Amino acid sequence: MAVSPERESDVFVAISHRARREMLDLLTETERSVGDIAAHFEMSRPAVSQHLRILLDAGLVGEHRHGRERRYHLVPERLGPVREWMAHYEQFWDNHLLRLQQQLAKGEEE
Amino acid sequence: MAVSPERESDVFVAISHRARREMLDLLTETERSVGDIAAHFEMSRPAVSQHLRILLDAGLVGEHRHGRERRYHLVPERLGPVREWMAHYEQFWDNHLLRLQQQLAKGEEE
DNA sequence: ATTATAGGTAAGCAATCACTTACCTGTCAA
DNA sequence: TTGACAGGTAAGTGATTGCTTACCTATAAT
Repeated sequence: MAVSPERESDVFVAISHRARREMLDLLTETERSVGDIAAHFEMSRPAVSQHLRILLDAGLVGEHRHGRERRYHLVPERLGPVREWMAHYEQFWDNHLLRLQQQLAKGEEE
Repeated sequence: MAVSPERESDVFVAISHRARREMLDLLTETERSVGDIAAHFEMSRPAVSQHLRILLDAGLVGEHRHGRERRYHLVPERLGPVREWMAHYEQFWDNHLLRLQQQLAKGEEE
């Protein structure tokens, strides 16, 4: 296996905090400096740094320095474990796309 | 709005613990008694009860009594907030189903 | 060189978590 | 009626969270 199950859990913990989800949401648009991100929250800048650290440890964001700034960017692939887990529950939605997928799969079998 | 944003967050917290995700997974098959659920875990039965309480408070499971048993069952709709949040990230997967959906949407527009 | 800016790290603290053991209530069985 | 069993609740505890203020380093601007 490529990724330890231990590590995957961290992703669920990382997204369990509203502020961290909002940080990820901000990064869907573009990469951002810490100051830019912090401006969207009430909490102190160190608190933002600490949240970013958790996202970084979970692999959900990456960082690169730009002068004296650090720009954070989204690493969406790391949401894979969440996506995979949620996929088990697709059966419970009346999802016309799922049915389409199943038909396609059947089509490929035959 | 039907559900307070406060409450939605609880769902993310509820699924942040591996054991609780596994409990939900068990309930995708069928409803189960606490003893049945507890048998799948190393932890004490009270610990299992406490996890079930968290899932119950989050609305992710429901309970009904059956003699001296309590059967827990999945309430998959409560995963909606997770599903909706994840939907923002669909754009980042090379998802042929998504493209299909977009084409369908386009088709409906015209 | 000096000063301002970006942002990480340390230490401290109250609140919450995850677990345990002990105990209690309600139901079924003899 | 007397156990046995299902399972929730209480209390206690160590670990972890989430935040703060204070401090430090590195880059940029004057």
